[in-house]
Amino acid sequence: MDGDGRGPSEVTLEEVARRAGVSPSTVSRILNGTARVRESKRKAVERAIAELDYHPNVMARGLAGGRSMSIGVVTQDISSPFYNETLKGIEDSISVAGYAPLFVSGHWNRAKEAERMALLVARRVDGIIVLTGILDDATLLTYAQRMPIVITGRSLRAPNLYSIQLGNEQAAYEATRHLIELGHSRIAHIGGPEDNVDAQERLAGFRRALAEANLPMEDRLLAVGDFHEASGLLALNQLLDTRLNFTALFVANDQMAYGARLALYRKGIRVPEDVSLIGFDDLPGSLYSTPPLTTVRQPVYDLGKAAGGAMLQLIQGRPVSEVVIPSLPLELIARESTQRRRGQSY
Amino acid sequence: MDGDGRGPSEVTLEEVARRAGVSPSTVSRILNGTARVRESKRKAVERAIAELDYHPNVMARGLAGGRSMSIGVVTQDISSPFYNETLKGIEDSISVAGYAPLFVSGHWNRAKEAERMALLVARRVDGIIVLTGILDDATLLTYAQRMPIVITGRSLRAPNLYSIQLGNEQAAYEATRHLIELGHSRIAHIGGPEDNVDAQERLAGFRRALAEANLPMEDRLLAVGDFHEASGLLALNQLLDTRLNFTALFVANDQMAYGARLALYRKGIRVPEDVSLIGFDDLPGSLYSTPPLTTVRQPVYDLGKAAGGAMLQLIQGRPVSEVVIPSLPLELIARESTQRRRGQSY
DNA sequence: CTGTTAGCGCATTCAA
DNA sequence: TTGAATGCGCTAACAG
Repeated sequence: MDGDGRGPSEVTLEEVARRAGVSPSTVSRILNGTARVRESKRKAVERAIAELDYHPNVMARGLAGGRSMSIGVVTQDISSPFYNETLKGIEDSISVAGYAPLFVSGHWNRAKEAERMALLVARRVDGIIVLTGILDDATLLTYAQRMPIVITGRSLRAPNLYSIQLGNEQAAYEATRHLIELGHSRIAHIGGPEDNVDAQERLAGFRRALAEANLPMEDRLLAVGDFHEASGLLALNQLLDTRLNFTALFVANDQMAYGARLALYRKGIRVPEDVSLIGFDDLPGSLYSTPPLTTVRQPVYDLGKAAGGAMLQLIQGRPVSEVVIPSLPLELIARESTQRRRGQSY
Repeated sequence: MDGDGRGPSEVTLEEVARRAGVSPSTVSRILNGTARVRESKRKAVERAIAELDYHPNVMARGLAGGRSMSIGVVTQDISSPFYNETLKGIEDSISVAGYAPLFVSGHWNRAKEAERMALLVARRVDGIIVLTGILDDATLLTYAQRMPIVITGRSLRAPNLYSIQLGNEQAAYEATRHLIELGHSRIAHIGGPEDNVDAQERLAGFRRALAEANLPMEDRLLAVGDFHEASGLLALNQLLDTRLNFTALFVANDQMAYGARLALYRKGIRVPEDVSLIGFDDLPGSLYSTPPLTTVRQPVYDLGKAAGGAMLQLIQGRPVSEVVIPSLPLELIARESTQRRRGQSY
């Protein structure tokens, strides 16, 4: 009743050995470059591999060698446009070394995130990359005792762990400066969740720029969202309700900026003529929003590459200090949603 | 020099057995529900598992049982916003059965796609879900001889294969009808790659609606893109160059519609006052574009769920005919980028 | 119902 | 250099 012929059973290393007239261990050595082998045998084995179309069984290899050749990647939301390029960067960097990524998402839920981490451990991944997780530092440190960990958006230090920081605060500062230099003095901000590190840093950068320019920081011009579009729309309406006439708006991420932009459109407020709008992330869609959104570019692909590269180093047992990550600069991308303030200068 | 203490070595099934005072096989049986076990022993084992915080080694299990408990998912572009929800749907549906997805992307390249499929085979995935792949039918059929295959956007029939179709043609027809009913008679179309099945079907639906309404089909009003934003922008400029004054535009996917919308904005052509714009997919961002984009909603999440569910059935050896997939209707979402045609009625 | 015995396919000793 | 032997952790017959 069940499965009929599951097709030709897989070719095994042993068959390759037999065909090449050598022992299984020799084949294994050639496969892994574990030892020098006579050229003639290597050739014979390589031919046998090609003829049989042999592919090593990753699970058997993992069982025997204690490594699964896969590395776990924890995101909050696998379907967030923000993480996509990063995932691609990770995939690109680790796949050249024969590793495959195992993506799981925590859905912004601490318990779920812990559960997904456990799943990765059960699968014996050789390391875990955590993209701005919400697990506490202590838990992460515990994990780092068992396997290499690479984490973004946090600055932890431990033997088996590497953290990659992005200059959120500085970039937010520059974004705000951009607005100030355009002559805006009443600037509103839509921030991310208050317990989110990225959001906190961006808010801090915003505050610093304002303070430095001696501009008042009005709490009522501060709204909070959850990094999704809908919350940006809501937040903007809230801001409008204050009837404090701001002429510029700095939003903590592009998705919320889209929501805010729609709210503005609905009210007939023009961008950038009436209010200048600046986001954060530079999602692929931001170049194509109307008008194209001024924003801060996060080097998301490079971030993924860097994380994958660091993981590979860690797996090889290199100490953290040797792990060299090229600096990942955030960059202000001035497009058409911001412009010089018009009208009376205050 | 290399790895220092990799932490406490993993607890094994054998340790659990010892602790619970039973044999390993009994533990295995309890874990897999393979046979009835005396209640007292079950309890003892469950306690031991909890106390030891035991997690089965997936690789060992896979090696022994011949199943890896993971299923491969092939997409063209893991970073495409279109696939995201689908991936989530797949993850949700298969994870409840203990399976984990292995995502790989073919990057719209036949050779690469074949290579990724090979990687999945090497990892001994228990089945492969192909989201609108570009591999030819014959190759897929060959794969289906070795393992269950679920594929979208194609209608193949084979014992170990299930294909899920979405009504692209019909939906495109309805989208075009929508435009016609609004009084538009000169409608342009930006299609996807000519060798892409989805693109072909959408074009066919477009043509059918036009023919049915006795509207002329002008080839110069047909442009082609690659499903990405930039190509939409280019295509629209091409269309404009014809100086054929169309009043409505049907684009084969939302991403290209974004590009077209920007091109329109650049030329000062208003949406929807001057031209009505309709896309296809209903990406998350389409609700927040300005104006919100009229489009065809693809049930992407449900598609993923259905694909995952079908895969589970196939793995259990159920014949295809028993695989019941709820129908997945495409749906026209009328928003604000389309409106009744103004001016002289032609 | 439950314990014992064999492998699953490969990496890795240990000898030769 | 290379082959033979052993075991990774677990499932699946096979006997009780």
